[in-house]
Amino acid sequence: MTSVNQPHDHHLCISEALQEARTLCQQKGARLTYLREKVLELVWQSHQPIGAYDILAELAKQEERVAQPPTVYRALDFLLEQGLIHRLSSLNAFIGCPHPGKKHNSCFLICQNCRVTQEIDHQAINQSIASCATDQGFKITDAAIELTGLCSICQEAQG
Amino acid sequence: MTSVNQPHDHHLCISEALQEARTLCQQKGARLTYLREKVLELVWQSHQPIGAYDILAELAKQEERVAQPPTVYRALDFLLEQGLIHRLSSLNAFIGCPHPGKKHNSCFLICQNCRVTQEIDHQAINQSIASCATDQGFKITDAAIELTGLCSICQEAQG
DNA sequence: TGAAAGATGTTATATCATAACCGAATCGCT
DNA sequence: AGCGATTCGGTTATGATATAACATCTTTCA
Ligand SMILES: [Zn+2]
Ligand SMILES: [Zn+2]
Ligand SMILES: [Zn+2]
Ligand SMILES: [Zn+2]
Repeated sequence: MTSVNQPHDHHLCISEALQEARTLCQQKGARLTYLREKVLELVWQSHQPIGAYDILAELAKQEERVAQPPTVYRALDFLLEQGLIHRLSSLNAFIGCPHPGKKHNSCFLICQNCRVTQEIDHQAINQSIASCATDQGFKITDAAIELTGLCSICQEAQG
Repeated sequence: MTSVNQPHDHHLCISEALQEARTLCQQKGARLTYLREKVLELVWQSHQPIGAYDILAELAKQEERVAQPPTVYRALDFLLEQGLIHRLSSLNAFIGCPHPGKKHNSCFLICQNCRVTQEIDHQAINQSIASCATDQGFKITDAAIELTGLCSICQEAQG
């Protein structure tokens, strides 16, 4: 199991993510239009979260027609609804989900140096969160767990 | 131990928070100016997170001189540095810390109905987060754990 | 083919946050 | 008390993120 902050063939990540998105959308009868797929591809450009306006800027470079913010936000909303991407509220940015279609809980490890962000579905965290909610009689509908720090590679590099 | 979403004498919460802030700032040689204390008091107006511009609006009502955004943000930055308040990135809002000065980890339970937000320092969560980080060789410097849902009272009310 | 629904274009604006510069208040020292 | 250094707050302008509202185009499907 190679991690997102290790060197790897990232084109494979992109093509797999896009293929999986096509399959999932077809199954659900959701319309993965050209624009939505393009935005998804841009989100997957790296394992670093990307902001809506950065996507907008990339679109401006790559497409003839210059898009406006609502265009990008609508595509992002669609991708969020389909579970193809996640939003990181601590960064106001978006990142591709590595296992869409599978029910999961997310915990994000965000490197403050290289910005590479890893999504983890960690059972102990899930259980402790659930027991915390139970303790308080709280019914969770959404959990944002975003851990910022230094990834293993950046720790080595920085001593 | 009465919870923040139970009826209680909230003036006591406010006065205790302000008193504790004065004590802590004095100990640390930090200057809790009139404005900073006023902003802290406004943050403590309720157990619901408050946005910077809502604070600004309250200041405009209560003070002669109308403040500008940087004034509020500077006060908030000070209060954050002193650990007197927390910022909830999923809401772009701020809430008073119920136990400043004590080292702790925070997990926030945010009711999406009444917006009352409870800060918890939950050992099982802390441990699972720590073990997740260890597993990944990740060194955490900051954790944002924000759980949104329905508090016990709002669950009852809504059936 | 044509009505309905859905997607995108377009304009404007709301909301959240900070840069940069300046004068006023406070502090530390003599 | 006097004075230089530092911190605080005022002010203006702008940057960054996100959405409302309405028009137009495209797809669906009866
Ligand atoms: Zn990759
Ligand atoms: Zn890193
Ligand atoms: Zn209270
Ligand atoms: Zn509630």
